[in-house]
Amino acid sequence: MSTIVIVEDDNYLREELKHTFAREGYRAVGISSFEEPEKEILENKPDLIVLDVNLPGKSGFELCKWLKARVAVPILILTARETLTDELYALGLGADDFLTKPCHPKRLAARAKRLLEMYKNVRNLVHAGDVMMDVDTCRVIWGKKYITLPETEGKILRLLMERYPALAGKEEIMDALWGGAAYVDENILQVNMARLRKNLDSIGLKRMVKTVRGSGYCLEVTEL
Amino acid sequence: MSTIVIVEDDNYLREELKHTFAREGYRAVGISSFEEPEKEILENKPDLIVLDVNLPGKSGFELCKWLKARVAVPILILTARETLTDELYALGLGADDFLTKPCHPKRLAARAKRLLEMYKNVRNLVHAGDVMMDVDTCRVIWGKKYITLPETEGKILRLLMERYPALAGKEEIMDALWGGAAYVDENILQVNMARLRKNLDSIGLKRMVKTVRGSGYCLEVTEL
DNA sequence: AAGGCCACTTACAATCGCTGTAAGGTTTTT
DNA sequence: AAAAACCTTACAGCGATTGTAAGTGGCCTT
Repeated sequence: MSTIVIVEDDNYLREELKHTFAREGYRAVGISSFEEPEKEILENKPDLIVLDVNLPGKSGFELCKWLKARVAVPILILTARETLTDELYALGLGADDFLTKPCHPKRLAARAKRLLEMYKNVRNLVHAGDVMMDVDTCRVIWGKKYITLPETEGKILRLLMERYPALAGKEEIMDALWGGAAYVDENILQVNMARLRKNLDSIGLKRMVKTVRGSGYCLEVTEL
Repeated sequence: MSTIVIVEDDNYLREELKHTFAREGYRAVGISSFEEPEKEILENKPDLIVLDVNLPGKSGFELCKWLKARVAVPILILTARETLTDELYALGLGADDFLTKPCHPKRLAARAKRLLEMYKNVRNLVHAGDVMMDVDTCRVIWGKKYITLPETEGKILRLLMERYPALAGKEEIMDALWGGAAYVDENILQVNMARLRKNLDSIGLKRMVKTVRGSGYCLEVTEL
């Protein structure tokens, strides 16, 4: 069952939206806190986010931009102001659809359904800056170049990307990949790091994996 | 450069649309024959299709359905009739957006751009009925199950899917895979067919590849 | 400046999946 | 029943992947 997260400060409208989506068979979750909505949104593992523009704290536009930079989830913007500039702005930020209130529930539901269907076929991507990786296939894409990594290296890079721009500890990686350092050679990480670096080099991503002496590794992506 | 194919019978509007998109840096192609537009549309390798509803021959709706069943290209429906039923119907058929004429060029361009961006991250899929295959990775998806095929089998299945529901000739497959039967063992096809069948079996797709004695193979998908 | 720690590099071998070949069996057609 | 078409199984070569091993180089502390 798909989860739809609704970010709307008007209580009445929020409940109505929840009902609309619940009736269509979705798990509809409303966001209640608007101080730091990002966290609550992501915790609910949304398959679709319905976003109001006028919010108490951060605007819907800002939220949209922030979310799109991190997760590959469709975002539907819902607003009371029907202006072309707003729509162009929203679409430019990466919003997937832009509807104006009042919106017929059936239209809303149909648009939402369409987005969910589309995103089912979207690659499961993680990214750090402009570098993306398809989690399922370990294909790293950077501009027009790409390379498919072996599974082990893919797992490592995924971890690094998920932590980006922070670092991933050695322990953490060892745990995630080999269940701790108990039964494998201790330099296994270094070897695989070298392999990963070599592969990234081959598509021009030199110096992307940085060593943090004594603790672990992190990514450093030069923005285009 | 992305190609946008415009299917619109009104000459004046078609040229205008072509201009709009050309100005944005796309290759804009107009369709002129409406007897069998499918062929002309596909020949142009569209990255996006803009579809009018009222056409001389087949309706835009029919075209949309037909196209969506074959290729993974975004379709934007453009119509003069602004009715909710039409919109719901179009979205239900798999249309990705639905705009009404007259439509501001900037809005149209922004929506088109969004769709193109979205579909960049969409897996390159071919399908036969409910069975899909990611062309890049040879991953076959059926409902919740999937399997990744080896390259050779993937190529064969792709060919079969592209021909579906028609058949693919033995010669044709031999040519596509091994450049004819000259330098390979003659039963190579049979062996790989067996392997393919076995792999498809493993996710429940039994009896999907049918032998057509004397000519080739074809797919037979039991619709869900 | 020297020793020790940490990280890197290179080489190697085991394993596994993919692929084409070969040989023999089964089904269908005439 | 014989021939043609198709299927099945086994096998071996090849390449990619992965962990191990051993040696090298750089950085930090004393």
